[in-house]
Amino acid sequence: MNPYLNHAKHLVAVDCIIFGYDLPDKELKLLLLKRIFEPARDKWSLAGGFVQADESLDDAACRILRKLTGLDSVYMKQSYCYGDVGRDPGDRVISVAYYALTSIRDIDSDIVMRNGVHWHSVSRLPDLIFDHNAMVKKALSDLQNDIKITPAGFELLPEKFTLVQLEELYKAIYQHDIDRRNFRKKVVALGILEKLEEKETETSKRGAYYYRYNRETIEKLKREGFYFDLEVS
Amino acid sequence: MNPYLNHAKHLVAVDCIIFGYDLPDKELKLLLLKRIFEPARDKWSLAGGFVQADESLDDAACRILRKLTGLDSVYMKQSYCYGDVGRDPGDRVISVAYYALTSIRDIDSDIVMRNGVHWHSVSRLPDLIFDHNAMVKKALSDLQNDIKITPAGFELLPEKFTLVQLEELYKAIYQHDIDRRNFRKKVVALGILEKLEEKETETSKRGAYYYRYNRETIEKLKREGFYFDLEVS
DNA sequence: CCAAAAGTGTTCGAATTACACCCATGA
DNA sequence: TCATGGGTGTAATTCGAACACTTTTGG
Repeated sequence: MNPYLNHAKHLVAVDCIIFGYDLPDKELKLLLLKRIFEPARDKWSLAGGFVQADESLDDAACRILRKLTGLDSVYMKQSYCYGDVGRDPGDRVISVAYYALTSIRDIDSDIVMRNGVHWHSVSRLPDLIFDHNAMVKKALSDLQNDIKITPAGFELLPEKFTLVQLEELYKAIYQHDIDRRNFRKKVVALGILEKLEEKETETSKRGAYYYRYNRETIEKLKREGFYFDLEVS
Repeated sequence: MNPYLNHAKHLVAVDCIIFGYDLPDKELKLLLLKRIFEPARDKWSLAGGFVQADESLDDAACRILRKLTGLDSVYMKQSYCYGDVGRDPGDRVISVAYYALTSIRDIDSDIVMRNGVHWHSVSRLPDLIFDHNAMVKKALSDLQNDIKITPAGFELLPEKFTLVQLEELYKAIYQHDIDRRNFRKKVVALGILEKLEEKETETSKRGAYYYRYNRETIEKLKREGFYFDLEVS
């Protein structure tokens, strides 16, 4: 007898918590879309989709993200698997949550329009369907922890950024103020930032130096067991 | 049209990484069982089972643990969801890994016998089926992180334990030595331990005081936003 | 010259580390 | 009395937190 027979099979979905950082607004945002079918039609929802037969969970997450944003190769990470029986009133669905980090301006605005999606500030989220609010809460907490020990936060910024922008990003993610001087000391001490000649002069007369971070250096350090530490108060 | 139709359904399993602490041996152990069906018959495997139609993931994990150990209400935590297409050669199975913490002597040895299970030292594990070695590795890493910020480690000890035993436990989990004096200072400073009159006199002539920890105190502190910190070097 | 944002150092206290000797007891 | 394991304290250092003024420049 085949031990794989006679067991229930389940719909398995992937839901993506897509974080984007709005540089001008200095706000961490979330890409949401209006659900176009019942149950809960017209309520806000995370981007989700069902896992296909020949597709890994990671692949499914990438596919869903690509379909909605046009983006490939963004930072993605599995957050948690949600499997309560009644969590989706439409049917029993087990859902694996992934979170993605992207800079908002990376997203093709045509695609954004066409899918009826919208960026919402994480600090003023609407009610989402099912357990999606809990998913966001957990993913944000994961993100807050991840950026302490990996350079994931940088994924939310464009290639070139100023230290002020980096600081504002961390404030937006932690949702509290941080000390500018201590933050700069710590982030510079990491040794992964490269100061450019160029300045950003839109937001101030004086201008702020652009920095970029070197992915190769980071990869090298990670291979050497480098422990990134950017805990902030 | 029903949006839930026409999607692939999947076998979903739960695999339990059951950690136990062997007090006399001072070793962190893992409950493994010999697989009794193909594929990979007779290879060592984690305790697993399929999620039923009317059962949450957490419930499935509890059921599997109970069946194998007779234990209810042990510390369990979801670790990660594994969903690569070819991970189980028998069929496409998506597997949610949970880890459990228990003191070895809590387990009904009849049940252990009957199920042909065996405790293995985590530092000398055999080859496991499929991706189970990776699951263990990830779960151990999760555990190492968890015991820094929650009192989960205590779940691996009996009700009464000595500070020496607690220290040996942490050594076994981190798989490196720690400084006895610094560890004791830190763990006592947490204020969650109660020193008993009684001494443990089996292993030394002098005897070591038993301690126990007060679950109620911990619950209260957790509600107050208490941050347990037992990072050790 | 002034408003607005960028940039910079120091001091203090707390926490972590490193480290070695005395104690109690049963055999 | 001695071998065995239990128990303790201190000094040095590092790390994190708090805190305010100077610089630049365009308008």
